[in-house]
Amino acid sequence: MSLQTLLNIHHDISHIKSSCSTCSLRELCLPVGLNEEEIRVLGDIASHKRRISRSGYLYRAGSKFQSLFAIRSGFFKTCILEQDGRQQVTGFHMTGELLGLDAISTEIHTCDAIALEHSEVCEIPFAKLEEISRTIPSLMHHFHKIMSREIVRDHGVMLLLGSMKAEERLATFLLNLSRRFVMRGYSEYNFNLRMTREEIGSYLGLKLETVSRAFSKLQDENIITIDNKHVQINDIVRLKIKMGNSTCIT
Amino acid sequence: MSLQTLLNIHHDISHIKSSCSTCSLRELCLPVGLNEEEIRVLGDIASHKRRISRSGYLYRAGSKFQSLFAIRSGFFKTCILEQDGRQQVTGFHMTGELLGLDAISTEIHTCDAIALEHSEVCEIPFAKLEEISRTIPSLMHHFHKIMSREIVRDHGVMLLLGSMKAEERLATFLLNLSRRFVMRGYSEYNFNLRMTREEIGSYLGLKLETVSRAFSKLQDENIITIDNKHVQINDIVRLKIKMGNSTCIT
DNA sequence: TGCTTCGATTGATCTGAATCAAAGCGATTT
DNA sequence: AAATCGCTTTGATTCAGATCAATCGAAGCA
Repeated sequence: MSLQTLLNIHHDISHIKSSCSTCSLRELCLPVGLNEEEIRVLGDIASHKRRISRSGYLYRAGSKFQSLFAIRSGFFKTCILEQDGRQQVTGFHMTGELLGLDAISTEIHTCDAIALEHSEVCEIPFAKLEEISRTIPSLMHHFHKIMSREIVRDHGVMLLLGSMKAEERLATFLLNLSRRFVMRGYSEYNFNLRMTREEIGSYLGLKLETVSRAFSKLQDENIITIDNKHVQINDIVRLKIKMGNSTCIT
Repeated sequence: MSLQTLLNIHHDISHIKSSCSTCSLRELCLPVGLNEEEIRVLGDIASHKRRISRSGYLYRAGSKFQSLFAIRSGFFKTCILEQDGRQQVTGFHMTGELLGLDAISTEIHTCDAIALEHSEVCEIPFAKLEEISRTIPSLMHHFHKIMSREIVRDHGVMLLLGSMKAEERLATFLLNLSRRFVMRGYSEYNFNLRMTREEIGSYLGLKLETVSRAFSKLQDENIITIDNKHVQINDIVRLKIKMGNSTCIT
């Protein structure tokens, strides 16, 4: 697949929403189709909030699955530690998304969840969720939908990576992030990267040097621009999406 | 990760069960924890059977999601057709597994499901399943568990592939298949590959020549042996799993 | 202010997989 | 039996990405 083609596929990312810094439970739930009653009930059991500072663990691999977490603000990575000590990033999770799904079938967390910046989550005890779902069955149904959607979203991206080159992988990754930012109400093509080149590389199956080179190349080709060079893990990435033959803006 | 390490991880594949050629609904459901009543109810709505011959479509990408399919016998691949016409394999599915999950969040199938050999499936209309779940809520709950388990299983494998070399990818793939065969009651380390080198390569992000070379190398290293050479897509693969320093048998 | 640290960038070299090309085997057809 | 077809294997060459290595910029600290 040519990079051009790749970019064209995603040209539908074109509607801007206002910016928001923290995400209410309502904002998390409405797009999924929960009704007012369901949101109210959910609010009751999900009242407990936790703050995690940068590099802090939300949960660890091997620990018992007890809660799902709705990210109110911040950014997380999930990763597994391999036998040889290397850390493999399995996903990135942003404000407004659900965390903890890795354990849904095993009852045991299969990966670590680590904050990439100061973050705040809303804890949803799974036992309570199941309990309440006995009286409101649709609630669990909605949750399963959210869950499978998030799992499938990632899965789909990963599958396609197999046949791609470094530059295409990075572009796919950025477009995926972009789409998720837009969905959460952030501005269209400008966003901050909270993770390092190494973490991106781990996720995409590339080395950090290769990621860096791919970034440079995408800049040379005017596909992205990066402000604040060298501001570590805080680059502002501005995607210039090209449509057809013309170049459509930042 | 060294290949040796890789193989060690999976040394727990060590219990043999008897062989079975078709899988009853009961066999499919029991391991998941469904009780007799639930199985009976499920049997009522899942009575319709379909036979698909080699290369036949079970469903197509873009079609509306209506049913889940329990594979009673046979072997399927799921794949997506990219813009440029190339076919990307997204998964393999064997007797006793559930098919159709790709559409669970979108209501539209995202990939084609194609039989790799003459196969038989049991159709489970999703609408009926939802209807019945209203009176037996645990049923849908069980199903969601099966679904997330199957999705996560694949997802986990794919994520790890990123950092692996060709030989390791193939070994991981074979071990994954092996484990699934064992779970379904087939003998331990001997099984038939129903897919071509090209399909394996597509799934693993490798070219068919590379897959072929990796097979040869694994043979040279006595890690596998292949009988009936050149019997197309019908190789008998015998895995010799090595544990610790000693070599533990076929 | 200078020193250290962490991450990013860039260059040079090496290597594993893609690519191009040619046989090979088994099954099926004629 | 000969010819064809589909899939696999193997060899030679090329190239993308890994690896090794040096430098740099920004932030934090003594």
